[in-house]
Amino acid sequence: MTAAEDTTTQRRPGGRAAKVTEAVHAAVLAAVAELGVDKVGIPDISRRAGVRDSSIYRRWGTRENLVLDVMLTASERTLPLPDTGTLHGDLRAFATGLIAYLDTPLGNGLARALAFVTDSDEIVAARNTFWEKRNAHNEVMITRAVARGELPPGTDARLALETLVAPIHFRHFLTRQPMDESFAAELATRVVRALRAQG
Amino acid sequence: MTAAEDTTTQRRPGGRAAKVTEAVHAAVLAAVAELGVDKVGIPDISRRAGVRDSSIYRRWGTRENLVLDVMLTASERTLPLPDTGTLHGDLRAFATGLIAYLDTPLGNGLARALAFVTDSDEIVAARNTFWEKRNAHNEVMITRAVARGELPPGTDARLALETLVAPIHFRHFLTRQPMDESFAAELATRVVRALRAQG
Amino acid sequence: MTAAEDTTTQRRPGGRAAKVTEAVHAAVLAAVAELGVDKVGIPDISRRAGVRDSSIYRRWGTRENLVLDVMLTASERTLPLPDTGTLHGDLRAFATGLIAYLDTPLGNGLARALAFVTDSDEIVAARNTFWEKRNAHNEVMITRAVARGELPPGTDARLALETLVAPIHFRHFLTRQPMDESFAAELATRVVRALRAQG
Amino acid sequence: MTAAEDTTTQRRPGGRAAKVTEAVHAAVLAAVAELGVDKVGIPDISRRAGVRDSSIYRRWGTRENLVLDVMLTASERTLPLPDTGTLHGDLRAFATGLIAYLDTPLGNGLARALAFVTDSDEIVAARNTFWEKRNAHNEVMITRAVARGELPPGTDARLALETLVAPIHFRHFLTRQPMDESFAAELATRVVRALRAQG
DNA sequence: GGATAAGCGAGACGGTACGTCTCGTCTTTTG
DNA sequence: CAAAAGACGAGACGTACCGTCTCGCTTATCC
Repeated sequence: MTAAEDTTTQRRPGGRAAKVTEAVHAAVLAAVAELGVDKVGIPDISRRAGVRDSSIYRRWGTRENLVLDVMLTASERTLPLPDTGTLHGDLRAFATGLIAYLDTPLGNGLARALAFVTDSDEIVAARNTFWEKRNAHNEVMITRAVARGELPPGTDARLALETLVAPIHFRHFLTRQPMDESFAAELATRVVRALRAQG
Repeated sequence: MTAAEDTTTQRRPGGRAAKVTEAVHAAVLAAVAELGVDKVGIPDISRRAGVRDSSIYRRWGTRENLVLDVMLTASERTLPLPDTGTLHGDLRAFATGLIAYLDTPLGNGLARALAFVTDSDEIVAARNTFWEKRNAHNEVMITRAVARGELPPGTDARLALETLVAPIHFRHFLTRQPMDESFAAELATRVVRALRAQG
Repeated sequence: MTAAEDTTTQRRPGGRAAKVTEAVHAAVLAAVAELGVDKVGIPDISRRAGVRDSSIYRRWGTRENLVLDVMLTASERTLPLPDTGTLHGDLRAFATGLIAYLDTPLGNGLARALAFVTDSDEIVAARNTFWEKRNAHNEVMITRAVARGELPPGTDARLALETLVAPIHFRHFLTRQPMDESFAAELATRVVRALRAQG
Repeated sequence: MTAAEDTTTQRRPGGRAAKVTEAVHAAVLAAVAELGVDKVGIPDISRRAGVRDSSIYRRWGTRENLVLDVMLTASERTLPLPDTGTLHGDLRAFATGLIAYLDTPLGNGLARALAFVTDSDEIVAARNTFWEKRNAHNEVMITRAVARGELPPGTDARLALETLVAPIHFRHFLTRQPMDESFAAELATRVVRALRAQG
């Protein structure tokens, strides 16, 4: 896990190294936004960052490593969790946010990066960690609903989230149908109904 | 729309031209199966097909056009529809079939191809046609359930199919969790329950 | 011997290929002349030739192969043989010519190339051919002297030539002492005396 | 200032500095022996010596400087001078020794280093000193022969040595013909005859 | 049935990305 | 404070791929 670890390793902030890291990260985001994840090449990045490609290769080895690193780092900043007071309101707001996010170069880039990386031990681990965090973060919506008595205790949060989120990604990746606010509402309704019917 | 027209155009079946077309199509499927859509290059295909790259370029122009063509052709072959006598049985069998299909190099390859291609007018049209056909084909499961009285008339078939299929693709693309028979059953249950609760 | 053979192969003279070959050959000679064999890189050559490096790599593979090819070709052009009427005059003129040649960027470059290349089967063969030709060409000076009765029949021509030429190369490579006309004369005298004393 | 200069210049044998110097010298010799002068890189050396490349650069600046330094230092140990009692015997033994030496990685390396360094003031000076010493050392063979009456007084020793040595280097660098004992004998004979004929 | 057009095999070439390697410099940390 | 540690800028090297082009030959069609 050399490359990933390297980038995780503290590189004494403020030094030259940190500067390069920053510049490259920003450049990747910009390039991904402009060209799309799969069209971005190291030259595009090195040009934008004002950093030699050799330095990028030294640090990240391959384009995949670089892109994934940037995407994962960028996705540390998860979507803000809505807190509207009702489960349906939360889910609907969350779905709306996700739809908007996937329309973003960053969101779209991250999703595609996740979907298209070649698997390796490091990547599998990174992906698992990523989803672990994300789920833990989003489960709060369900937890709160349980606390409010909207859902029975023992509701499977992950399952619920998956039911909400999967159709959005399905359309994003495969049918590419445009999604709007009403679709988000519709999804929220579906999920809430399914969870209630379960009890 | 040159390329699409070209391939649609009849090239006197049995001639040398047809032979090339066939060989290339087969080679693309094989290559996609083995390497993944985004890793397949013209050399991989020309080698397998025993056809010169120049011939491929002459005919399809770019790799994307070629992939599109193969997609179109492949979209003819849909998954066999189960007919178990109950909605739950059908959905469960269908889900199981889809999971198995996506585990196949070919199925995986085609799904990723669908998600991977850069949009263009032809591609959008092709994708829409693809889903149109596929949905029309699969809706039968729902229609039959309605006919059997398992579901109320007016049930939205596409929505139901999406609810079934989306989580499978979600896991396939994004989380890459392995899916088994019990997951298929679980999904079928979810969908049936949701559809019933709706009425 | 792929590369070398390729270049020997007739490439439809006048075609694009021939043009590239020519341009590259000329560029190599120019670059070697200016920078020295061991300092010349493919970029230097491709720039000068107006030919993409990829084309050079496709054709010759490595820098060494390219140098070898140029050497072979260049070995066709030998130094003009003097014909002054006397052995001493011939040798002296020849030595003067060689000294001048080695002072030339091209001459210097080729000599260093000869000394610089890493041995391989092809290179050994090429070098042997080179010296074979060159000796056969230069021996005429001795042969003529024998015919004139200046030297006894059976004189070892190669040995004589070596005695003349070796000190020039020795100074050129190792001591780098400047050589002038009088040194050439001195050498000629030494060789003639040695050959006479032998009889 | 004297003291400070001492530390910079004189590297007190036994100190850490001396240890680095030694390790690097040894590493260079080993690397040259294994890879050849022109293929040796700083990394090869630093790896072998267990010394950081930056330390090498700090001390020697460029690879050429380093290699030349090592080669010249190593060549302090000149070839042992034979003393057989006759001029022919001495020259023959000397030639044999030189041939063997050039077959050595060190000998070959030194010769090539001398032939391929880029000229600079220091290098020119170093080379001149080198040959000065070497000639002064080897001239003894001629001096002794004069003393013995084998050669007339006033014989040009350098010229004689050059005549002996040049063909060996010529073959070493340019024709790369293998040389054996009989060639050495042959050379000695040629030189003795030429020197005698001169009188 | 012979002329002719259409396409194929063969093979470069210009462009360009990739990833490895080396050189020599520069900065950061440590003894 | 000087040496060690460790990037970094610069750039060569060689491989692979994309898409274009040219040439000669073989088919399949058309007069």
